Amino acid sequence: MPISASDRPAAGKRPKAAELVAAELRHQIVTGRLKPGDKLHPENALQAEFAISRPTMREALRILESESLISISRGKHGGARVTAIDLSSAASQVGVYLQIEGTTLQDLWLARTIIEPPAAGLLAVQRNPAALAELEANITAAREAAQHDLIRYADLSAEFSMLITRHCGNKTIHLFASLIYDIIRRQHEDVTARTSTKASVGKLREESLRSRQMAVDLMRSGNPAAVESFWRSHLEHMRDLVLAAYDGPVTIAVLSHPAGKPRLIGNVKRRARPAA
Amino acid sequence: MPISASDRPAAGKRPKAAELVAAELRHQIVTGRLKPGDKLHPENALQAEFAISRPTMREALRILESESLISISRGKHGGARVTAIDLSSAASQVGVYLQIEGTTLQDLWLARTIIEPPAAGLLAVQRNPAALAELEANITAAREAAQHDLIRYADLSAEFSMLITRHCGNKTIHLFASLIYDIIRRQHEDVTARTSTKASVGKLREESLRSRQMAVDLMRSGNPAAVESFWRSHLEHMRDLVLAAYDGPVTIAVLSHPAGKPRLIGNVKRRARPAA
DNA sequence: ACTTTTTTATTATATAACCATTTAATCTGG
DNA sequence: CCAGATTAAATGGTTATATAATAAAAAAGT
Repeated sequence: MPISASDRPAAGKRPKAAELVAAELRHQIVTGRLKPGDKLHPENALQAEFAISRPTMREALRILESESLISISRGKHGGARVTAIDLSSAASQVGVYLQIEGTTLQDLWLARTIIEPPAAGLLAVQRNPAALAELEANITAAREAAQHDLIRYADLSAEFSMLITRHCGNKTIHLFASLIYDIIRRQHEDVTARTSTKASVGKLREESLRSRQMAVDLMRSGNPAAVESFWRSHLEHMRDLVLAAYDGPVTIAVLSHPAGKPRLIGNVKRRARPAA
Repeated sequence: MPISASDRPAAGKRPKAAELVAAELRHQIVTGRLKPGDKLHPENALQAEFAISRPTMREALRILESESLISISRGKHGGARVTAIDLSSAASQVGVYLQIEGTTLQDLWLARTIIEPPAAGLLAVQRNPAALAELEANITAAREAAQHDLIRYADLSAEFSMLITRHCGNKTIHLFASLIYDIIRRQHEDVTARTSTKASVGKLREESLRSRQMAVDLMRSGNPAAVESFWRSHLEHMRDLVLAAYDGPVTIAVLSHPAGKPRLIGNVKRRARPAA
């Protein structure tokens, strides 16, 4: 029972001023009253609006900034701006949770093989021409990139999976797939800096490209079950290849180095006061 | 392409002192150097350690608090403590993202019917006696609660699904299922305050209890495919019943009321400065 | 002896005033 | 007409000080 999510509201809880302000602004953002690109009032104006002091206001802004709902810039026309929606914050939170729980890379890949195939199946149900065209465009681009730009090839390969879940018609599934992929990607670029595992990867790329084309063909033919099971096999195959590069279970480590371990953050040189 | 998660590190970026401190402490927490229950040093000690000022230190603490990694209490032996792991923060971030994207309740339920059945299937693969016993204990408790405590019955019903994903052996899947359920629950208690939809819910409860028992029996018999498809039917049935209570698509609204809309947070009564 | 109340040290919360830094617009000189 | 210095507006950060809350310890009452 203790694992349960965000238990009851915890009833009597001292709401802190900064959190209240952050909640209010967050509400205005998520309900659309503040749209991406909008500039918030400058700090002193916000202070006045909420009748709080500057440090408190800055705590509130820092919270929203850490949620990547706003981004703050300095300078004459600086200030807090509502950022375009992105899931980096959600990915961080999920990553932290999974890391504390000791989740392994294997675990993530298994989840991926569970989630992605049904999404592929949904594409076969809809048979949205635009989506299928986009998938095929990705394949041809990847086929070309495989000849001369392997980084771009890798990016396009990742993009292919994201295209599947993005067009499957379910936002939640797409979000989850994105989260999984985001964490897997960070993990890989942390451990092996995108080094092609071995030789004979050329054959592997060809095989992978053929599988993608096959999947699109099956989608076009409108057989969800076939698409789903085919794509599951493909993912399981890829998973085994990737995981074979590691010895045993690998627990993920999303937050490897805060910033090169600078023990002291502030400059200890107290301001020298240059003595006018 | 613009949907992609947390793009490249954004290269040249001014790290703020508060964020650096928060990152450092967060790192110590997720890597286990600080365990749940541990007390952080008092504010002034932390200031000294990181060589920053009080407001900046407080900004950092506020960030970590908003991520529910620490909880701060006042009083003689108060201070910042590392909190037990919980996913409320991840749920909030995911909820905010989905709300901004205009996700509907239907979307969430569909995702649930995609994710949960494979988890049930995994239970049939493992046939872990302890897990199955826990599921049956939940059923008998729910059967009893159905007679005299409907709130407890509802909680146990929710718990049953969480037990499935918790014991399926995949932490990621369990997390996602928990997130979905957390948002669905918040949404329901926001719209209909857990009012039993109609009459004849007694029959519905019986039917639901039978389905759960049936699922456990299938798990015990060790037929993953059967469990998976049976549980999918059950969930789709439940989904249709629940969604029938709404007219059309319902976009979720996780952050309905920040705190009763108190426009001004601070007391405007500037301290009267009693004039020594 | 044990419970209840009061005190008190410790800690967080919040405000005010201040200086430093960054950035873009504007003014100036060639 | 353009390049560089100036300036204005904004955030980043510090110090100092005052207030509120709370848990533990001490004191009082039964």
